[in-house]
Amino acid sequence: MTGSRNGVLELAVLGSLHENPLHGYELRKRLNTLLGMFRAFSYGSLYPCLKGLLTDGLIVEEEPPDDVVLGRRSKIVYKLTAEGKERLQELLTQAGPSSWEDESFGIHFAFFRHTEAEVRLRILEGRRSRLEERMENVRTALARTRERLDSYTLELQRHGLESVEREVRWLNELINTERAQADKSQSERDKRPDSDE
Amino acid sequence: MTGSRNGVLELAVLGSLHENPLHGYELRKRLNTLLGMFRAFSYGSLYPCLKGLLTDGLIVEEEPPDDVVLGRRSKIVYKLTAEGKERLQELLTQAGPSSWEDESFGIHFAFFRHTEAEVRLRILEGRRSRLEERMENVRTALARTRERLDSYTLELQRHGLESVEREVRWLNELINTERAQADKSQSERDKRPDSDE
DNA sequence: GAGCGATGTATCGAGCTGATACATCTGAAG
DNA sequence: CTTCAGATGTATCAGCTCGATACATCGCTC
Repeated sequence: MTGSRNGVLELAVLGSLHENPLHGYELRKRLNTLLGMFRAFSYGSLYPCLKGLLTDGLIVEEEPPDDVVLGRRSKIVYKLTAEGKERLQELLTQAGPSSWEDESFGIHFAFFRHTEAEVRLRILEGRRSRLEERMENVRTALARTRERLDSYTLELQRHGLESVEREVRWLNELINTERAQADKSQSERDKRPDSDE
Repeated sequence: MTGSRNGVLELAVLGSLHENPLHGYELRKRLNTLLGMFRAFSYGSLYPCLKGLLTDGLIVEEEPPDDVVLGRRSKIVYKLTAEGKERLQELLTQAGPSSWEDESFGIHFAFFRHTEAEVRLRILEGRRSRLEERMENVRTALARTRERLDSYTLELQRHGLESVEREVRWLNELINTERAQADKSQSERDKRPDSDE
């Protein structure tokens, strides 16, 4: 482990490259599409990250097919190595503050398809507590504030709180769905312990 | 103008100090309460900003009342100078990208009480176009994506888009309210051009 | 055959975050 | 009365990220 990279970015890159090899420009567009309204990565962080992953042997430059060998070297396509896949699995297994903070939750969620059900649940619940904790802080800070706030400030607070409450409800739905699925597949296993399909 | 400070932070600090003098710690808490769920400033940006404002003469350290003179020097209370107030007015008059981006919109909104009606409208409309533009980008990027996305990614997109749509509706309401008030006070002025009460 | 916008790699200065250090004040527990 | 914990308070730093910028190539049109 040479470089101590940004975690979030590392997951984003490894996760994207796992689906199929990409070059920098493409990678950036894809990530920013994937994350939609949540986040945008810049080259200033992407390229250093790729460089670090290269030196750590988690990714390699892909050889172009033989017939294009003629000195052309414009795109640099990266793909995962075995170590890279291992590292990705490791990252996908972690559920901790670094997976439910604002900047990172979106990435982790976007790769839920590759994440174990139990880890998914812990991340969703962690995110929910994080938001609830934040609301609690705001509410008590607000209550301690002596001076009345003007109507614009109040409206801003109200809107902010409402947005977060909505996200919590969204998380609740997701958590319920996850639990239902877990129960279902559990009882499937109970009913017919060794048949599949 | 010695330092080219961060604009947003500058507005935040000058605006807060305009309401009443504060010291660093208090200033930070107040700002983070004010902005609720939107933003949090750190000391690493606050103190350098205060330093810059000091050297530019926009704020000064307030003298403690005489009876506490005895060498005690723990708190450093800052207050606006005349130049600082002028600069604040200037910042409050500007409506531009720097007032409707994610990081800055909240601050500008929080000080709308001190902002002219016309500027308020332009900022709200600018914010709205910004969000609509972003949604447009995401939608076309999504349409261009060949490969179908898995259900988690889709759900993330859906949630993100919905959140932004909600914010646009919120902005619409605010804009309507502002317009109605502007019309009302306009017709007041028309009806009785020189009476006040 | 030249002009142009999209594609593509890469770097840099400015500025922010999160951590950390350190001092003081207050109140509660022993 | 002392001591200890936690809030208050000022301040800095390494590491990282953003936004701008530079520069080259590709494919397209006029």
